[in-house]
Amino acid sequence: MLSFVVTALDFLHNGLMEAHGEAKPAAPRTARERARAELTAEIVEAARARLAEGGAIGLSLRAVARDLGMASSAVYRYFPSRDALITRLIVDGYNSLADHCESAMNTAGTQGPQQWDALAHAVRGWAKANPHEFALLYGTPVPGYAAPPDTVDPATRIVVRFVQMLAASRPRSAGSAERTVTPELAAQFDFVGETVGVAPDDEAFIVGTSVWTALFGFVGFELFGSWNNTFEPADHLFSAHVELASRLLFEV
Amino acid sequence: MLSFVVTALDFLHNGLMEAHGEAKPAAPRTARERARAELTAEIVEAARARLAEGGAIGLSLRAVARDLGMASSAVYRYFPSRDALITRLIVDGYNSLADHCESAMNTAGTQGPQQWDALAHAVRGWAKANPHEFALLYGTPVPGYAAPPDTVDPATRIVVRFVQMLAASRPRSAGSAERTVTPELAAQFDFVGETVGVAPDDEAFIVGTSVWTALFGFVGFELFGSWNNTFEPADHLFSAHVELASRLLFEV
DNA sequence: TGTACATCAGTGAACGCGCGTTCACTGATGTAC
DNA sequence: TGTACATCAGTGAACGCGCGTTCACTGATGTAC
Repeated sequence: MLSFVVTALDFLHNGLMEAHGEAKPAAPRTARERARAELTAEIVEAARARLAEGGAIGLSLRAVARDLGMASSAVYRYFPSRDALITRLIVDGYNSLADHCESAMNTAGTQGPQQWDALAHAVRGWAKANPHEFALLYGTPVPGYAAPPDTVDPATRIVVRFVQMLAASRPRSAGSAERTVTPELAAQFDFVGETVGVAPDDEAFIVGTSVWTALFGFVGFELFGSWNNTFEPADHLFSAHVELASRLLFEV
Repeated sequence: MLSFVVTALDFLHNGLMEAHGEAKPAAPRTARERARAELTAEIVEAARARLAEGGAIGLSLRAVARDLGMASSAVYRYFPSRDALITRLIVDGYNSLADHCESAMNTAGTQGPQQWDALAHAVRGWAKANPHEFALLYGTPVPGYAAPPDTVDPATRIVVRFVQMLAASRPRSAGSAERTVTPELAAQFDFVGETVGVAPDDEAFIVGTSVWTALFGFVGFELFGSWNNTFEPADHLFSAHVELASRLLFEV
């Protein structure tokens, strides 16, 4: 998020990142650096393609190296381990989804219902176009793989956007001492709100999280085959769900 | 479903099943048959335990055989392939979940809201108690594994119960020529209704499927770690969601 | 009840495969003087 | 601008591992007479 600021602060940012061990060179100048950047991208691309067959678990360094026509050991010049490659795919996936959704929302206008409609269809559209990446992000976790903290921020981007939308539509009324949820839940809502920097109404939070789980639950059902033979295709049902959600979110 | 009828027709049923290659002997009498039944159960149990580590993909015949102290080739006397073992785990999983939910609903009474409350909490409770089985049933499909038709009926049991509840609460009004959804969606609703043998109202169908996806989406999020650091524990949020769903389902 | 034969459970070795990762190496590219 | 050295990319072989499945075999259990 705030990518325009990051661009302006690129130099400082990269300096900090390198200090943390994340090599992300600003601009490759030497031939070596250019070649390195290109091959890294090619490896990631080949891995993404591999994902399409065998899923996240079938993703093997050797297969990726084979597809690129290089020795399997060469990949280790670019990624220290298989897990690092997976992490990269996860980060890229979250960013790809967030980019897709944000641009859809931005062209949809500033009205809440329109933004929601755009967001929901963008999530589903992206997931259907990239089913294995969706599974990597929101499906069964890869056994033995522990997501590093680097994945948190990209994963949060889309949620932040949604919570902002919630708050814009139904902010908590001023001077609200009384809450409508249990103290434990209120504290969790507050934490999320503070992290994002907004404060939606309690009811909006409940409806919002419910609608959010329904959205991802729907897409998961559709991709993982949970309603084969019933809602195939699921387009009309999905639209009905989005409409229902819209009523819940915006017609208080 | 219709297990009482099946029980009455057990003899015929098993005869038919055997004709289809599904060996399910009625009552083991000889020592060999008893031993076979026991060992089959032990293999399934060991496989279920294996599931807990490594997930569905990590499940290997060799590991199961190792845990039981037998040669890996011996397992082939009981299951013709690894996929057959997985199928068995899936079928057992669906049945286990359905049993758990049905008994919870049956003790909850006949009122819709009570039944829904029991069902929702039963689904989540079962999933938290059996996270890897949940992942096997509703998570990312196992790559290379194609679920045979045998898994359909067990998978349907719990859905049938839910749709029956929907219909009992909000049946389609008699003489209903006019539908409130697109023809395509109406046809899909009709197909589901006819399969189950009931006819819920169109709006009930929309709300019901939405609530259903929200329920499984919620549990998926919780088990797969999608809202680590936010709703941990998620008990209060879940209860709020169940309440919201109850209002949508029963307060028309 | 006893014997001869058929059926079945379980063994251990083997086939052929793929995997992640390491390591010593070569040759090319970059850099300091 | 030219040379000497350091850095890095990529190779191919190897280690050690696990997997699903097959197969000829042995010994125990069941069955027909």
